[in-house]
Amino acid sequence: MKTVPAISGRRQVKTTPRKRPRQTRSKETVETILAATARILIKLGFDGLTTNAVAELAGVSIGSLYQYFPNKQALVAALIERRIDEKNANTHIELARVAQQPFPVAVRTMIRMTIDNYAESPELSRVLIEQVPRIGRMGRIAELHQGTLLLVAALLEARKGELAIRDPEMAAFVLVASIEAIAQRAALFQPARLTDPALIDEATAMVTRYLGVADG
Amino acid sequence: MKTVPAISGRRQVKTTPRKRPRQTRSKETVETILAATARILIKLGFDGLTTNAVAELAGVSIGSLYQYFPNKQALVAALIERRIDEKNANTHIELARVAQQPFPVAVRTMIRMTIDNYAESPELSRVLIEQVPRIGRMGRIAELHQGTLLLVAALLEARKGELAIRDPEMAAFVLVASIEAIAQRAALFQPARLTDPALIDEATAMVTRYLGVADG
Amino acid sequence: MKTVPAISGRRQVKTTPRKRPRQTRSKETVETILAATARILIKLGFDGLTTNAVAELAGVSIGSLYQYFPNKQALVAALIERRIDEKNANTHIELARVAQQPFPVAVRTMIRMTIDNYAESPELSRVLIEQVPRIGRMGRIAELHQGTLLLVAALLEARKGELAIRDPEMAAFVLVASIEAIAQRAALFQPARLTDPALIDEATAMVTRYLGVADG
Amino acid sequence: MKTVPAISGRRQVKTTPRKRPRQTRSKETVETILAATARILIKLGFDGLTTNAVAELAGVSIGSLYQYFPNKQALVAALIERRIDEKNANTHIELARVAQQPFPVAVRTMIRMTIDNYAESPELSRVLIEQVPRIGRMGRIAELHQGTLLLVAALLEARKGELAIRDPEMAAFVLVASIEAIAQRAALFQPARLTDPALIDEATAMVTRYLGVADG
DNA sequence: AATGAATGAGAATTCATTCAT
DNA sequence: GATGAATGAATTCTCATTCAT
Repeated sequence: MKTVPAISGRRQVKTTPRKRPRQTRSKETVETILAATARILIKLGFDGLTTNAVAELAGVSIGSLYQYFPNKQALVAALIERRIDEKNANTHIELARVAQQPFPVAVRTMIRMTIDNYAESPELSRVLIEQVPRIGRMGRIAELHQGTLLLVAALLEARKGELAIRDPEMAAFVLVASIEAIAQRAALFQPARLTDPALIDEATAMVTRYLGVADG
Repeated sequence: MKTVPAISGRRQVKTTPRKRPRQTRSKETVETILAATARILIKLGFDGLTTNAVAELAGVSIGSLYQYFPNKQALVAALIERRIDEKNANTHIELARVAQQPFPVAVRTMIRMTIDNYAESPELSRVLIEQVPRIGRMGRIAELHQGTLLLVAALLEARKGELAIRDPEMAAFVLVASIEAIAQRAALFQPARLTDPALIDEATAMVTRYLGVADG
Repeated sequence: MKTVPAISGRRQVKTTPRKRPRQTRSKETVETILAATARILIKLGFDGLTTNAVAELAGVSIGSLYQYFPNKQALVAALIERRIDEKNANTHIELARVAQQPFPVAVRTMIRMTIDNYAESPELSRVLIEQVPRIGRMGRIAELHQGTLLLVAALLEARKGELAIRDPEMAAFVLVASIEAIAQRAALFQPARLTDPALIDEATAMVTRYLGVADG
Repeated sequence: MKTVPAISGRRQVKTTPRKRPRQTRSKETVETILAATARILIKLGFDGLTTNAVAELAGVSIGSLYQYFPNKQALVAALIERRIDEKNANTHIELARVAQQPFPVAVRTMIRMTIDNYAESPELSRVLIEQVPRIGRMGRIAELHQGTLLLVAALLEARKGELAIRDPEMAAFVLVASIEAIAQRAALFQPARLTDPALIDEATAMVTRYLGVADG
């Protein structure tokens, strides 16, 4: 078997937006560009995403696109950032809202929210998830994950007395991973399940039994 | 706000290997090429993966590479196929092996196996997973998923009497998704957890309590 | 060996300023723009010189820049014209001043002046010299050269009796080229020499011996 | 007067050739590409020099061009390097050859050689000289200059007894600069002079009188 | 079978310049 | 007059793939 010499590291690209659009006109331009990016990403994937195609679909000159986005990856990065921020905000708000509710209700609410996050635009979700590593946004995802983890762990810790678990942090990891995955896999493989209430029931059952707070 | 017109569909590419290598030398060449592909994929991602780079790293002429692989995607496809087949085989073997064991033991075994699948070469796992949709192998993954699902559902169905669940198929979905995700997220975000027995304990606890077969 | 077919000629561009700035404010704007042009030219060369960069560095909108300069080359042309006019004026004035002086003194004075021309801002000198052909100002330089040549030739002709030369015009060519080059090469390769009086001594020695008017 | 903030440094570009052409075919390709580069450079200048134009004129695909030259500047750099090496070699050989000859003869020979260097292809000479700073080859020119300087200084030092000069190094500087400039300016402004023996006579007169070794 | 020179479609990106506000 | 958003022609350069040797 022939051997294989060493190779150098992975290039990453600056993806910070070029200038904040000030006037209404430019804000519209940016929105249109991102909308076109999303549409092409869904239909053709990252390989089919060309800046020229985006500009054309957006009805904007290629120059205008580059006025606001320094390169192709910045387009996708912007979409990802938005999505991350949205999910993050949703999670924080919802967690705060259910903090005092009875566990079965709280769990069901969080699961429903997670599923809804994917149900809204599963296509875009999927595509953006795929692009995350390539755009160098794994770090942001990890942060998001870690943030959620801490919140959930704190919540479990606070009401540990009611629960059957020993290590809230480990439990939080297991729970967050499971719930996210159930929503994600449904979106990926069986979109029909996303609207089936039985899925929520079943996931809730798993979590509540695990925590020792099941209804029945 | 400007509107956005329609666009056409996604191209896919034939990725079946060109010829089966019969001689030892050819097999070696193919192996070297795939090894180089894996290394570049890990270090540089799909964007850094160029057929010329693969050929050079493999110490093979570009012409030879094309003798065995009709195009770039075929390289990645080959790696993915291998990985899928491996995982598939592992899962089937292990499931058969634990079919008669007490549930707590069976569950723990399957979880350990899943985690081990990722622990072995998490880098390559991750990269290949990322490439799946692009290479048009989502179908294969879905098949794999579906196959596992059926097996697990059948197993749950067969021993339904011992279990606290109603719908074995839905339960299988929830379980498979959760266990896979726990392993995958650990590999992605907290590799240290992959070797922490407590993770297996906790995941096992969740599953057994859910199924109503917990030890304690 | 493959052969090589014919190609068409070089484009040139109008570089006459758009309007004479009359008000003080406009004059200031023009000055600021030219100062920015010079700075960028020095730091980044002509390739780094973009009209947008000039405008930004000058703190002026790109639109305003185009109010005063019809295109990019006009910016550089303006700097070159200024520099040429300055050098031209200096040379004429100084030549008139030394016309009646003893040759050794006159020669030394002209050499010093030439060197001083470069010592003042060698960086800008160099960059502008480089740009001359591109901006289509070789003609102006040739004129300048020719003008100086004629003046010097006339001066040599007028006092031919004191001199060891036959052909004043040819001598003028040789002298002007040499003196300019000594200053220019010092600026380019050995800036320290620009302030070394020994350089002036040596150059003066060469010229006066050549002319047969050396002191010693 | 508005003030002007700081800006960052000058980018330079790697210009080392990509791969040595091994086969005869590729050597021919490289030669054809460089010939085309020279022709376009002469006719259109660096701004008119596009890689596509070069490839087309050379009758070679753009891809082939990039196989051997990593970028546009590398094309020019290659031409410059060749020219520098040529001049350098000529100078060394000729200086060695005249080292023992009587000064008037030696001086005349060196001046003729210098002029011939430019007379051969004055157009290309001029264009390449212009491109030197942009291509980042000033360093190489300075080296060349310095090398010649040392050789000439050594020669003057060795035969100092015959000469009217005190500081051989300073004299060398003055001489090298003057002779180069006479040839260069003739090429630039008065190409007709390049073939006029009187120019060589006059330059020789200047140098020999300066050194105190004039014939008459 | 192997080689590697050659190909060229196609993509990203820049920047001089215009013009609506 | 000034502003700066928008334009788009023009260029550089890559890389999958072919094919003569």
